Amino acid sequence: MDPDRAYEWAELLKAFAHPTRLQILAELGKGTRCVTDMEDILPVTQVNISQHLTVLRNAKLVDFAQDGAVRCYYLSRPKLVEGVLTLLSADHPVLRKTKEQIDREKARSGKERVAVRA
Amino acid sequence: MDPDRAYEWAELLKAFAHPTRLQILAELGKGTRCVTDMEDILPVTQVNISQHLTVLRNAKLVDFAQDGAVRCYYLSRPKLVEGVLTLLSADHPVLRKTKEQIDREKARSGKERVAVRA
DNA sequence: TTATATGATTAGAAGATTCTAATATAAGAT
DNA sequence: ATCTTATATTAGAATCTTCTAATCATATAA
Repeated sequence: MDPDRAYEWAELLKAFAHPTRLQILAELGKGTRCVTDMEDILPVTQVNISQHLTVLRNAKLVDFAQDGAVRCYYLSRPKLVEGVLTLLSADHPVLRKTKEQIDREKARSGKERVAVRA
Repeated sequence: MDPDRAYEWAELLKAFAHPTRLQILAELGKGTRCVTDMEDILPVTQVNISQHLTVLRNAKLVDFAQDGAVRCYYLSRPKLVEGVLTLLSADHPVLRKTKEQIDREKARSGKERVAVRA
């Protein structure tokens, strides 16, 4: 993976990587919400929600449309956000491999390579 | 989203959210690697690689099998890791909505709800 | 058993993130 | 005009993360 892409992706993932921000994203997955809607749901201050929304906005994960004094926030990349949340909610059993399994895997991929050549 | 889950997922995403760790994960996606293999690829010190591997290990994203003095690292949740990398590499155009679009969306979902009741 | 290779740990400085308190801004209501 | 409602900004303390330097541990080779 090239380092620029790694850096860029890490920045994006950092925006996801906070409990409050994940909850905001999940809520916006259900539909447009304004800041006071989120205040009703999340146990954090208005100021803090605004700050997290700024982080999400900088990451281009959310944006808003102004409606009078109210800002209607929405997901600007819903497929990305929903994809991440779906992946996280799936069950991913933790594998364990022995040295022997790894050796066998290497042997197998070696054979395949030979087979392709032959 | 319940707060415990949000916290847990945020912890997991933090493990992903570093350029060097993403590069390690991408490399392990290609197959088992030991620490010196990674030293050859990444422009960081052995110590730093070990530290990042510890973070990844604590997040249960990688594990290793010992082979003499060498540790063969592998992805312990390859579907999860590859899923995240695949999502990130896909193109996700950034949407923009006007207040009017949002109003129309709300009207539509309202109608749907009424239709179900009728 | 001494040397070499592989990899981990620890301490601490530097930097980034997060939260709170105070304040600001802008729209709509009175 | 003033008040209220909705939301953002700023400053700074507290905390967390990351990197470097030094050191340790273990396995194998000489």
